[in-house]
Amino acid sequence: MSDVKGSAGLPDTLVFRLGTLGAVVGDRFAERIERHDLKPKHVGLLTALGQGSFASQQDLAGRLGVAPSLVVALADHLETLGAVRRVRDPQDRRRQVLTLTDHGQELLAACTTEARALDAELTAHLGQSEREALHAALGSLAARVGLPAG
Amino acid sequence: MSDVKGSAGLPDTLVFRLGTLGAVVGDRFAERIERHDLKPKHVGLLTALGQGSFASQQDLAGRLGVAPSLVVALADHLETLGAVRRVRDPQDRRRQVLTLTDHGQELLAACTTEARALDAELTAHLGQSEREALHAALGSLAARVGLPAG
DNA sequence: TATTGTTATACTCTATAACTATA
DNA sequence: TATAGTTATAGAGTATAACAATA
Repeated sequence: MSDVKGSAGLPDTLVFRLGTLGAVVGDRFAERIERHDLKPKHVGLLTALGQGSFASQQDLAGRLGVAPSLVVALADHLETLGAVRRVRDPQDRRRQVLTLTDHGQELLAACTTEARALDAELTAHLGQSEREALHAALGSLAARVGLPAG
Repeated sequence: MSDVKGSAGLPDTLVFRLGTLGAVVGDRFAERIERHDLKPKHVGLLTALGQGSFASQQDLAGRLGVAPSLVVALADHLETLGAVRRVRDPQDRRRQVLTLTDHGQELLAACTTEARALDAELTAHLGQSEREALHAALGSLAARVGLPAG
């Protein structure tokens, strides 16, 4: 409408929409998990651990796409909360294997509940078929950019 | 599949997908506009100006959802590049009105081209109807969280 | 006195690089 | 010598608060 050039302007692109929505939705999610003393990156780490175990923290860093030193900081915090445990790999005592504790699983479940509630808020105005199409399309995009499958 | 609890795990939620996709896609976009010496926030400012003018930098800060001091920093950089001009409002000499220069319009157009190219890459595996459904759904979500319409 | 833009300051996040322990 | 984890350091990004000019 406001574009005189006859084709989609920047705000109509997927890139712009995903970027802005990601930021806004991420902030809202951050607010909701604040009471658990968690930030989105912590939840990302918990999620990865919930999907399977990793040989080392460096493995995990690769999966999360962050520097190994950041995994240390995240794991430190999660360990303080009692959400993860570090156990030395007896095969190679340089390695620390991270595992979710029961409390960690509870936290992960609580964050999942928050995310679902936010999902419901965001899509309350959409019909069931639209919701499903959106879900499928985003899953497909995520796979395309190499993000771990849900 | 990997979820034993019988309902969608965190990685399957919209919130998680939008957050991770937003980050990844944002990074890719950032790489592409780096050669113009721009970052996503600069493009957000240019985009806002491209959609209409704002009474003051504080207006702009509200629209972008950032602190006024950040608008100063962004505008400083854009002014150095010759993309925007600051002109004092003669009605109220405290106000600086930002306007896009011709070069600013060119930069905005170049960034739009980059975004469209990225869009095409991301959705190359989707059919036309899927692409349209995705576009519509994201636009609808954006409106729902109060983001400026495209 | 209130408001706009700016500057100064500080804090958060994250990466790079140096260091320690183990291999 | 090479690798995993950690610690130390530094840089980017952004917000808060003080300041100057104008109303």
